[in-house]
Amino acid sequence: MIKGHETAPILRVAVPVPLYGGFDYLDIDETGRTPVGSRVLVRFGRRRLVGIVIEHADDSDVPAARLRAIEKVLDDTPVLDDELLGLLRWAARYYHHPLGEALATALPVALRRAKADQTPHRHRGWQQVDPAPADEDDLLARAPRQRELLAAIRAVSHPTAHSHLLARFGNAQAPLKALQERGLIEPVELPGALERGGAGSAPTLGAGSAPTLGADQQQAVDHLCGLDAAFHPVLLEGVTGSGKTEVYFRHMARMLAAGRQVLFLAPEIGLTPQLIERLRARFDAAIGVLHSQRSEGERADVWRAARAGDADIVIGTRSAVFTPLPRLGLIIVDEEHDGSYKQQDGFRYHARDVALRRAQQCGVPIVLGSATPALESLHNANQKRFAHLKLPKRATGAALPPIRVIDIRSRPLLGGLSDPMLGHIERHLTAGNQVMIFINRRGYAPALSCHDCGWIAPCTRCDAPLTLHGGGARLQCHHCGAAEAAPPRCPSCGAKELIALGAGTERVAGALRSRFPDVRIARFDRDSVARKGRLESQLADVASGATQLLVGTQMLAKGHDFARLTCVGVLDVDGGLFSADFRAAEHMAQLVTQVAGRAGRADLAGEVWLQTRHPEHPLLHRLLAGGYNAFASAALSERRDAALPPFGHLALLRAEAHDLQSPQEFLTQAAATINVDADIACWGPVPAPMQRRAGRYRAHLLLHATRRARLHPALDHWQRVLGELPGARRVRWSIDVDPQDLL
DNA sequence: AGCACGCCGACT
DNA sequence: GTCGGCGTGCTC
Repeated sequence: MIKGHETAPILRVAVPVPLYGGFDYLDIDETGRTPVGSRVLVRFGRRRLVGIVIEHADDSDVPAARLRAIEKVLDDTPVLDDELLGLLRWAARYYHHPLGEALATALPVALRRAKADQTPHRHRGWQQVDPAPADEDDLLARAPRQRELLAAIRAVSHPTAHSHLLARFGNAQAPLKALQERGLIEPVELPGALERGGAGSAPTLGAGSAPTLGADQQQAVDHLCGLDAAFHPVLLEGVTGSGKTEVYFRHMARMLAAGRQVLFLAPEIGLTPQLIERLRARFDAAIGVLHSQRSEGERADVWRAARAGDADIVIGTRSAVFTPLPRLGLIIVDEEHDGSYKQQDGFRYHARDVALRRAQQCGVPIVLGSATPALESLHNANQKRFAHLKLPKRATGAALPPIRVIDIRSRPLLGGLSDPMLGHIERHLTAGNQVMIFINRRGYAPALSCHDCGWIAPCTRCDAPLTLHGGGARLQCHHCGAAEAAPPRCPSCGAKELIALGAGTERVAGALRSRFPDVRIARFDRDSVARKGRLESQLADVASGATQLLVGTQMLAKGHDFARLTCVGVLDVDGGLFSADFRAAEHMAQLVTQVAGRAGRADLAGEVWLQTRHPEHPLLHRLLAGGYNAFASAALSERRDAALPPFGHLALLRAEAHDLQSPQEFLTQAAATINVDADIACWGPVPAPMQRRAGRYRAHLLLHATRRARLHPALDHWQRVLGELPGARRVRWSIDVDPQDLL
């Protein structure tokens, strides 16, 4: 073939701006082409931005005179391989988000900056000194924390990462230094961000200390191990304590032995040190951990190690779904129903759904695990799109506790607690057992009100009351973060009697303290465990039995098993029954089922009590009578009747502005561009349930399609025209595909 | 989103 | 007379 004309070396580059489509640049590579997936530094208008090469082109629609050359290629090897770039292109299209921003979201923060430096960070670690000094016991007699740390360091034969110790023990700086000075441990430099699991014992993958399986577990493992290396989506529905993790581990061991990488996703709250510890203890493999407390340098190092194929297992939260894994063989999504898998701003992807797409694209099996699967996943299983494996029994043989209600209509509440609830608590405490009280509100009370005129302390920037904190001394907005001191008298009428309305964790804990003064009580919410290591030490006190009574928010619902916990109380289920959000009942049922899973053991029967003003509510009734499965089938038929997900398909167009009218005007214009028919409808525009938040007025337009195939063309159309609407400049707008909540 | 350009009000 | 408000246009 004869070259008819000179072909210009043109690169299509995605830059992190809210503009759809790529931008063309001239390549500066003399010898070949800068590979697709590379990071490049480009001039963009007057700015310099880090973009990603997404395509090679031979010519451009842009006049040659206006094309600029890229300034610099930032990496020797592309940061994104074809597989990951393909996944992100799909995700950007599916979620109707500009590709450049989607790519930037997927990259570790350190790689979003224009630094070519790729040398891995140095990682500090500790190892024990051999031989230990003879007077060790005397040295550490009065230093329990040092003993604890030393034991952890000695538990494994290889050095322990400093960051790992901090994540597990909180601020361990001082005791580590003391141990070093006493000649018991010494600092070492670790090669990378990966942790080596496997206690240094046999190199057999996954063989070490594997517990024997129950019949259901064995069946699930047999099914999973019988799958060939292809896309096989599996929903693993296992009640709390049924040993889901052991089933994952068996499947993982097989994949690791075959030389494949495993991606393990967990919600932030489920990615506990215990889980990571179990992984480390079990697998003699290189493990990359991506949790929120990791530094950006460490995250970038895990990313690079995964891309190089050095990491065998990558475990992380939502964004870990975008880790490059050239040998990917298996994806596990633990607690797949968890709402934290959906990103709630910017690039609003759902990590579970992206993971499904990724597994399909790579042709690998994927396991979605939960005790309370999302209705979407149950529907997929019912439709035979997913295999459905069940672990209906607890591994210990313990029965699931009965769940019963306390009708609190016309009953006085003491700090949110009814008399019967206090009676149950007392009964279990007296028996020497532990009790957990669950309330989905942090702070002292959700509002401060004037007893005389009814005034309620409002946030100045949001349409919401301020929450009382600090025993009633401070006011705080849970939506915008504003904080102030509680006023001494009513600003509206001057009356001195201001009263706290309702109860949060702080008030409940206080009421329990005065009722049970001799019982040790621990509070678990974002405020009380904010300090690093505090959560771990509080949990340790529960595990040792020192703490008998636990009060907390949903962070108590998952992951931790306490030997003597026999009674769980849920104080506010009604919020889930009457919310504007169509998923509220589903979340309530998941929460109740999850917390119920905390109670009782083989030898100690447990019970669960729910306070409600609506004991006859049909969905609550189904949940109590038939468990989560009965609830789910009732909820699914309600969804079918209302054509809501998974039977209908939704996208939300959000708009916000500093003034009241602009969002409404823009959304009205947007609605007018859709040709409504039997299969596709626009609902709204309507003001958001909380119209003003952080000083911005917000409104929504809901797009509803009976078939998925009709939703996306309509969104493609919106993507093209919305920016051109006259009202678009006056608002901040975004498209949310498969919105998690309509708030 | 940024960042510039451009045309109308209250200040040294 | 200038500093600065935010409307409008553009980014290969």
